[in-house]
Amino acid sequence: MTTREQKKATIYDLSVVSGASASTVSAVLNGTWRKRRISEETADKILSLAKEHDYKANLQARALRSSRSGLTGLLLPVYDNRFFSSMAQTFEALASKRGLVPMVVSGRRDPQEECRTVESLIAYSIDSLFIAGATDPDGVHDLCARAGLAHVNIDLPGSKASSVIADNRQGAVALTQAIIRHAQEIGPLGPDDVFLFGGRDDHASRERIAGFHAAKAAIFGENTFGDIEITGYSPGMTAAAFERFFARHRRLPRCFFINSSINFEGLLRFMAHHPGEAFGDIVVGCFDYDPFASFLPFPVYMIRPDMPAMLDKGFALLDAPPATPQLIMVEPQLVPPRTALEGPLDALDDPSTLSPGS
Amino acid sequence: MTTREQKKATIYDLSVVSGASASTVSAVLNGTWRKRRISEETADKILSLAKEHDYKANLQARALRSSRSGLTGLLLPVYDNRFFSSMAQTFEALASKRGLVPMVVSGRRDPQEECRTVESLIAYSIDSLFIAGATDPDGVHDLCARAGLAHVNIDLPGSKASSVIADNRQGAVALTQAIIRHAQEIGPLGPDDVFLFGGRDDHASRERIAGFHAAKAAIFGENTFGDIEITGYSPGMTAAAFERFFARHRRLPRCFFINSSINFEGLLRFMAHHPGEAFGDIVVGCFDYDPFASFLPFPVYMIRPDMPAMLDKGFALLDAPPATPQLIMVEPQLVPPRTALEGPLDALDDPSTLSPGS
DNA sequence: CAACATTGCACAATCGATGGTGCAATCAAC
DNA sequence: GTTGATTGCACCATCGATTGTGCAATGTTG
Repeated sequence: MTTREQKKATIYDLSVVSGASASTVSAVLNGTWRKRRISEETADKILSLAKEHDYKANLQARALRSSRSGLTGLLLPVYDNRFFSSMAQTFEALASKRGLVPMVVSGRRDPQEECRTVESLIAYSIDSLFIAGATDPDGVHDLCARAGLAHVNIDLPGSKASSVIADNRQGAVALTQAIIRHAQEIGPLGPDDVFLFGGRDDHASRERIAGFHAAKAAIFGENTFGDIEITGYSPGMTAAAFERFFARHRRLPRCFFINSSINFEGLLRFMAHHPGEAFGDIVVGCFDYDPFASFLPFPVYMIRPDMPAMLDKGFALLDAPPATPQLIMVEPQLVPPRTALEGPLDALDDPSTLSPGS
Repeated sequence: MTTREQKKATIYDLSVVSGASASTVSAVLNGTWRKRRISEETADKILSLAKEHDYKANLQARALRSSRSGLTGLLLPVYDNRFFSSMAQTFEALASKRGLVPMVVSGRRDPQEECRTVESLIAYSIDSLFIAGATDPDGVHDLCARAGLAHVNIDLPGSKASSVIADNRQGAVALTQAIIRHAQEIGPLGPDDVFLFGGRDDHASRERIAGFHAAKAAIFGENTFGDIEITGYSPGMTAAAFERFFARHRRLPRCFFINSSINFEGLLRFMAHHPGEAFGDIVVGCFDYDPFASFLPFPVYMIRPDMPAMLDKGFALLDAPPATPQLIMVEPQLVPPRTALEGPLDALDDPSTLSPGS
């Protein structure tokens, strides 16, 4: 293994060995050589020399000169969650299909962090940005606008840029209906048995809450109040909310809607602190998808957004920017209990499967 | 909102408005101005002008000139999994604490994809690379070595570069002991009741299998064979393995070890296809951590690696590269059933919690 | 006040690519 | 054989920063 840790070859190196000028080498290597009327012979020679010297373009230099970096960013609140990690996975696949290199970053649900993070992406001259679940989409928008950076909101809409979101209200209606019907089959159910936990003061939560209330009203024939508990996207705060409920009623609600899998983790923590209790009679809806949650010892209905469709529409918006900001809704999917859906990982064959183990 | 979409300010713009030269502006803005004997007065003026004009350095240009990009990469096999997404989350936090911008990418367990992906990182002149769960760590190492790129392996060791890994063998022993003891409390158990599913022909799997066999031998006093089923890291293949087992024995093993949460998803799929069956008497160990898995209707023991410790040691190795490749082991944690651990998200306060809902 | 040291900054090359422009050599046409 | 078109490429400025070097102005010393 001759570890020739030579400094990386540049077009100037190739220009020397090929006898052509640097601009000719550049044109050949970036594919514009026909337009520049470089002879096929010269091109072939340079290409083979490039292969021989393991030439790789310095993309920083290219980006600096051409002001197109080939980078596309995705701003997430957090990675550590099935919803966003699946978004990252799908984003990466779609980006590389388009010849772009993805930069995924997280803003940790902190408006200042979000802006700092986006600024660093801008400093690296990314070409486009997907904004997912930002606490302050319009603040991020302003940064992008100032930098002339194309961007779309994903999953959480902003008022100033185009957005692709799941149809939260319709999904919430479907989810609420599903859990109420399931609970009604177990036994009689009143509106006071149906609650919602989680969420914050953002568009998605508001829509879901509206859908939740609409579905309840349609089934029970009356509007209900005091049946939601806002906890933010925090497992700890959600667990505390369940503790409070439990302290007051000595049980959990028969039937409840949880705003996201992060909040769902709060339910799990609550349960971990009540090892003796049985929670076999509850019916839960979760506006999010985690395959493990589907197999818990009580029925869990979930909503899974159609991530490939959402991101595809996002890329389409960037390709052909509409004159005015568009709001595109994508139908999410209702996942009944005990269902293990396929995910982005299933696109990957694992070839090692064929090799013998130890 | 005066959307002044002016082209971004450069040191030349500031040089004009300040009356100083571009090199002076540069020195002031990158902090080397004392060394260059720029007067404090000049520095102050330039700094305030920079703020006024919202100057942000073009990091591509800086990287090109100084050949230090400020980027650090993390190569994952996949995002869509608690183990790796938690790694990404922690990595980002540690990187930004060090003033670096993280670039997280996935190689999808395909050696060619891995190399392509790493090549694109190299083309953007990243300063360092963390290689996690690469199918071919040494192939990636060669790419890095040729580019003179500092790198460490995380979680899966390579022979040619330093590695920080979980102590797989010790963890597997602890996990195997835990599930066998639990199953023994339910009823008498023989070595033929204890199986292992998942994994592939990599270092981690081999170590885990060795630990599994060692623990079994220690408890049952004999070596056992034919008790492992290699499935690769694929939910589908793992589900198929359970189907085969079930077809032969009309039940699942009383007690089994699953190599990762991805394989665990295979178990869930299997269960989804057997809705009538009860699997209440099984005891499962999973060499991975997913909070949801902990609350399934059968006991699940899990192993969680100490991600912050592992990544910290990784950064330390990059800061002070040892003369010869080191292998550093970090003890993982055994997580009993029905335990909801805190994760990286708990470091985030969710301030919106205080705001009223809709 | 001459000689020298120090202060404060400007100049210009450079990183590795891109792309507009210009020019010699070849070719075709009359 | 002159003119004009075409081919094939080289030259050079440029993107926005960093950094080694040089030099005038000021300060210090005797």
